[in-house]
Amino acid sequence: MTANAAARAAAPTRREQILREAARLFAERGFHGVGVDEIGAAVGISGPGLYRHFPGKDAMLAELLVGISERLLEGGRRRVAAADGSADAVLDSLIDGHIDFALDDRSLITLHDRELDRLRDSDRKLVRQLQRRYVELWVQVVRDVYQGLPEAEARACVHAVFGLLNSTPHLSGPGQLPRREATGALLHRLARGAFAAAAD
Amino acid sequence: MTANAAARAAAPTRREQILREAARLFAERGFHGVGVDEIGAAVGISGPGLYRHFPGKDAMLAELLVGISERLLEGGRRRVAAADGSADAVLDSLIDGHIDFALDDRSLITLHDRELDRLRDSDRKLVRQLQRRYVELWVQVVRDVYQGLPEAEARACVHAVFGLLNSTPHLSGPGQLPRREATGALLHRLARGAFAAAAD
DNA sequence: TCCTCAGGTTAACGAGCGCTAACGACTCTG
DNA sequence: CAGAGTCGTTAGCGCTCGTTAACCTGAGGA
Repeated sequence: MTANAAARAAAPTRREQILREAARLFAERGFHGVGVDEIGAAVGISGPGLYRHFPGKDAMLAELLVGISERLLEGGRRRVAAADGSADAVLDSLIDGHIDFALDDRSLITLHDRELDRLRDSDRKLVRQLQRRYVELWVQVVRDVYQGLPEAEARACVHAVFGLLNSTPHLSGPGQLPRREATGALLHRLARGAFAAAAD
Repeated sequence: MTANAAARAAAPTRREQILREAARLFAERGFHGVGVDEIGAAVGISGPGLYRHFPGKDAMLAELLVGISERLLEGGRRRVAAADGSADAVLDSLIDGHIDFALDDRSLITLHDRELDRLRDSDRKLVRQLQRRYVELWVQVVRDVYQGLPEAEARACVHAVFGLLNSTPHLSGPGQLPRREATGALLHRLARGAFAAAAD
C-alpha cells in the first residue's frame, strides 16, 4: 500500500498534518483558545474542510491524547520486556524513553496533563486508564530498585519525576542548553538523583 | 480599617471569594472553559453581578497571576534576606516556601504555568518578569551551594525542580499520602536529591 | 465518455459567550 | 425623611464558534 509507505516515509498524510498542527496550536493557546479555522489555515485548507477528516474538533484532541498515552505505555512495556540487565538498567531505560518523548513531542506532553478534562467521558476514562498503567509500570520498577520504598511514596515519587521530566517546555529560552543530548543527560541525572533521595 | 481586619481574619470579602472560586474553576476547566455565569453562581450571585467587582473576566485572571507571581517572588526574597545560616540553609528555606505554596494553593500553581498566554500583553510581560526574577533568585542560591555548576545548567535544574514541586496537583488520588507534612518532607528530599545529582 | 467519489469550497445557522443597560432594594448619613 | 452609593437583578445585544448544507472540481475506472 502506498498510503502506509507514505506514512512511514517523508510525505505526511493530510490527516497527520492536521494532527500535528492541532497539537501545536492546542499546546500554545489551549483547546478552547483555538478555532477550527485556525487549524485549517495551518494546513492550507479552510475551516470546515477539516470535517472531511475528523467528525469534530473534539475528535482531534481525543485522538491526540489517546495516541500519546498509548505510545507512552507501549514504549514503557517494550523497555521493561527487553530487560536483560538489572532493575537499575530498566529504570534507566524508562527514564531515557520518557526523556525522548518530552524532548521530541513537547506539545503533546503539554496537552497530556493540561487538556484532559476537555474529553468526552469515555475517552477521558480511557486516557486515565492508560496513564495509570504507565505510572504503575514505573512504580513497580522503582520499588524493584529501591526495595524498602512503600508503594504510596513510590507513586508520589514517580509523579514528581514526571513533573521534573515534563518541564522541558519551560526550557525553551534563547541561550538555554542548546544541545539536545546534554539536556537529556542532565534530566536523566536529576531524575536518578530524586529517586535516590526518596530511598533515604 | 474594618476591611483590612476582615481580610486578615475569617470573613472573606466578596472580591476574595470571587478570586478564590475563579482560580478553582480556571484550574479545573481552563480559562476559556469557564463562563462568567459559573463564576457568579459559585459565589452565590449571578453572572453580570461580577462586573461590580471586576472590569472583566480577563481582569480576574490577571489579578490571580500577578498576585501569585508577586507573592512567590516576595516570599523568596524574604527568605534570602533572612539568611543568617549557610547557603545550604537558604536553599532549604526556598524549597520549603515553594512547597508550602504548591500544597496550599494548588489551583494557583496550576494556573501559573497554564493560562499565562491568555493575558493582555502588559500583564503577561509583568508576570513573566516576576517569574524570571524568582527563577534568578533560585539560580543564584543554587550556584552558591554547588559552586562548580554553570549558570545555564543551574537554570535548567531550577526549572526542572519547579516541575517536580508543582506536581502536587497530580497527587490528589484517594489513598495517596494523606498527611500534608509527609508529602512536603518527601518533596523536599526529592528536590535536594535532584540538585545534588546535578552537581555530579 | 460518463459516473463516482474524495476532498475541497462558501454561506449560513444556532448556541453560547462576554458584556452593557436599565432597573431595584438596602444601608448608611446629613 | 430625602439622597446617595453599594450591590445586586434581568433582558438583551453583538460577536464568535463549531457545525451543517449545498455546491464544485479533478482524477480514476467501466
